[in-house]
Amino acid sequence: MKYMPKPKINSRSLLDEHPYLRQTLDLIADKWVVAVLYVLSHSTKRYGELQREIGNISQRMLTRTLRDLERNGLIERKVYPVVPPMVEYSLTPLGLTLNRVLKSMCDWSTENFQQVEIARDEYDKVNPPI
Amino acid sequence: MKYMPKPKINSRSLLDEHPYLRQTLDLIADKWVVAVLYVLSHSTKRYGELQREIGNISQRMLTRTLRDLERNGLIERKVYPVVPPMVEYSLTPLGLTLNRVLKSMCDWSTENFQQVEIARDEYDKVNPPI
DNA sequence: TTTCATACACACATTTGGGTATGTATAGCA
DNA sequence: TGCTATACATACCCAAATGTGTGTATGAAA
Repeated sequence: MKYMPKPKINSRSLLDEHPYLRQTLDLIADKWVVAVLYVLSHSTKRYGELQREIGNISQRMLTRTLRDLERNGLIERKVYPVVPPMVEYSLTPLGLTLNRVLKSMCDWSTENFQQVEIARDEYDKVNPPI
Repeated sequence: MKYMPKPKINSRSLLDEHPYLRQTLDLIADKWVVAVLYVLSHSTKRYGELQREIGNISQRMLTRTLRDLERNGLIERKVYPVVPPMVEYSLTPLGLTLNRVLKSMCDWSTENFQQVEIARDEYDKVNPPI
């Protein structure tokens, strides 16, 4: 067969047609970020509650993720001056606008993830892992 | 103010109410994965086209991401036996089911990302970076 | 015969992610 | 006089993620 190059029209970046998409990916295309937002989408939570409900997140990652989300205006942090300390986290109105995205992701997981497992098994049968 | 602990009912993991959500996050809550899926959601693309349209992805990451997506059954890889090589990538029917999620993310970015920038500036004004 | 094009693989270096361990402050309880 | 509970901060360290640079195969065009 002969080499037939394809004309390189339309080689401008699709991602840049939506100028904020790239930055949005940097923002929320992250495992811990989605997990935290998802839990908070149900109700206000304290730090320890978040940690328990996410289950396998370390303090460090939880703290960092919460700080980032606060900085980006997606969650609010409310500190009560008590001893021992008490801090409550909740979604801001801006954070609430992400619920659509979270829900569609969640729905997809229940509807389609099993097919992913099937595909994996098949792939590994053909391309056996080393 | 006195310390008033909150009763710890309902401390079972919310994330585990949707048993596949956690694994779905491991799968698609990733910058490069979303970028590749997004570009492929428009049409079949060759390797080089993907690289150009994503813009700042290295070969290594593009190749790895494509392999992962293929293994998970989300994209198809079609090799043409020509010289120099030609490979086409496209979404599988399963991959197509992610379009809802991709679209909601994309919509969110255009509708709300500017508020994120505002929140950041404000946060940095109050908590000046070191 | 030299260069180019394409889609990688692979080795190496570096950056980042993320775990663990420890510190802080203080009221209340034993 | 400790010890506990809470929500972190901070520092240290290892492992994983990712970038960079180079190599490969082979026909065609210059």
